Amino acid sequence: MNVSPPVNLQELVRRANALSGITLQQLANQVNITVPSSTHSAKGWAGNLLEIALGADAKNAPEPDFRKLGIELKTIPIDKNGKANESTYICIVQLDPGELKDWDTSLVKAKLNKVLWIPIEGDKDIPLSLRRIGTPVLWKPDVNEEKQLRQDWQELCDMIVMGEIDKISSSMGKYLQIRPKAANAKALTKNKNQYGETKATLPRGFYLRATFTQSIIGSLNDND
DNA sequence: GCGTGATCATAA
DNA sequence: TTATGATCACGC
Repeated sequence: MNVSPPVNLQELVRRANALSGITLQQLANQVNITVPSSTHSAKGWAGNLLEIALGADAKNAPEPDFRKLGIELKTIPIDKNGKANESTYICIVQLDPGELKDWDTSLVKAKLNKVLWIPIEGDKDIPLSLRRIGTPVLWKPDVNEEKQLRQDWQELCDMIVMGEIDKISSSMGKYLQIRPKAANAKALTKNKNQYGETKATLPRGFYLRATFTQSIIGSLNDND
């Protein structure tokens, strides 16, 4: 089955709302895909499934999933209280000072300009096939959120430009953090500093902290 | 190896 | 229990 990209925002939201409440098995049936027995060796499976079902067209390009609409799709695992289980990967950390100059042209801002969050039950005691898709949340950073994101981004990028990437810790940044993003800890990529010197380092990615994404999607149930 | 989709596993 | 650091799968 091949789902065409939604023609506009309304269409996308309508499609996403139509999935609210159904299980991953039901959605997989709709697009003729087999549900893996667990996420252990299929970590991005649910995210890919939603991309296919909603007609995302950016594939693995470093752009928002719905190119024409400028909207990024993110699934987010939540526990039984509606709380975010995990941090959220945003994009690769570029390691050339030329690409780290300006927040307004950054990959992070492009990806987070507008995000359609789709919560999915993520408790490990629920079989993958029975996990339900939640109510989508269309989000755009407000003035204060963007200010903090920009500040985190600037602080981290400044360090990279200064050639201090190896001093960056995941504990840095209020909303944004930088963590490894690679096949394994031995993977290497090139990092250029402000003087044009190049050295090999572990590839990393930008992530949103779970505490921040939690504030975006809100809590379905504060009891328990 | 790069960049997408993320979650796993264990130290603290 | 939680967050950091590590890892899995895929297309190209």
